[in-house]
Amino acid sequence: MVVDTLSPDEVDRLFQALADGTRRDILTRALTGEHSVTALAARYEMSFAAVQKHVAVLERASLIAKARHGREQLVRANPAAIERARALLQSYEALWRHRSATMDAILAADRP
Amino acid sequence: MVVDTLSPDEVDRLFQALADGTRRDILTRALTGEHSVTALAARYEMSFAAVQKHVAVLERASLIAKARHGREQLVRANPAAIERARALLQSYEALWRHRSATMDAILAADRP
DNA sequence: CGTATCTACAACCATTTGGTTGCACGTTAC
DNA sequence: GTAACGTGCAACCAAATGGTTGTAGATACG
Repeated sequence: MVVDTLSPDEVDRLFQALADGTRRDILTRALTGEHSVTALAARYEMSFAAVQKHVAVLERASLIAKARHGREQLVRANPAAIERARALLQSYEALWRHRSATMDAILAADRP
Repeated sequence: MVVDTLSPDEVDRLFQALADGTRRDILTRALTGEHSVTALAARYEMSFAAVQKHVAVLERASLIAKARHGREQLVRANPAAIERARALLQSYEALWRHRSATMDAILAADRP
């Protein structure tokens, strides 16, 4: 509920990570189960390194986390980050409904 | 109904547009009132052309719309686009909850 | 042991992004 | 009519992005 203090950079990384179809697809798979990086990479036409970079972007945005399991790195989603993004958008809508300036979780995030 | 037909490209543009602090700031201003492009540009350090480009990015993402009013172009927010993005994130969370429910069911089935 | 597998990362390349300046054009004001 | 204003757009530039190949370090397997 509380849109806790997300720095503008964190918000940037969140939405930036979501602005790519391959990354959204990886996120979907991570939401429904755990997969190793190679298992994920096998699903796409691009190279393993490319998928690895996408996973890194999602990780920097805190949308996923990796857990070592032997020689594999298991990717699992972090629904809390998605919830933060959703709450942020919801606060934009609230801003619209109120149309008066005192409701600013986002402003707090954008103006430190 | 909720996750209506948004093409991947449209989703890309949506999140891409949101992945910049200046654009989010412009969006909040547009949500709370109408402003001309020059009025918006006056708020930021960057050049008018730079702000104009940000406005164009928001417009391509359907997050705002412009309406000519004499020689000015008035910028107003389109909350429906924000709602689409929010619903999209919510569907991701639903995916997660479904997975959790499935795992609960499996665990319950495993219990003797 | 040696070998195959999984991951990480560097170097490189093409395209996009976010910024600049300058110019053109329609509209308003004097 | 001329001057000022608001906008759109092109050309340019540095940095970031999304992809590639290649190399190297751990870890599992036969």
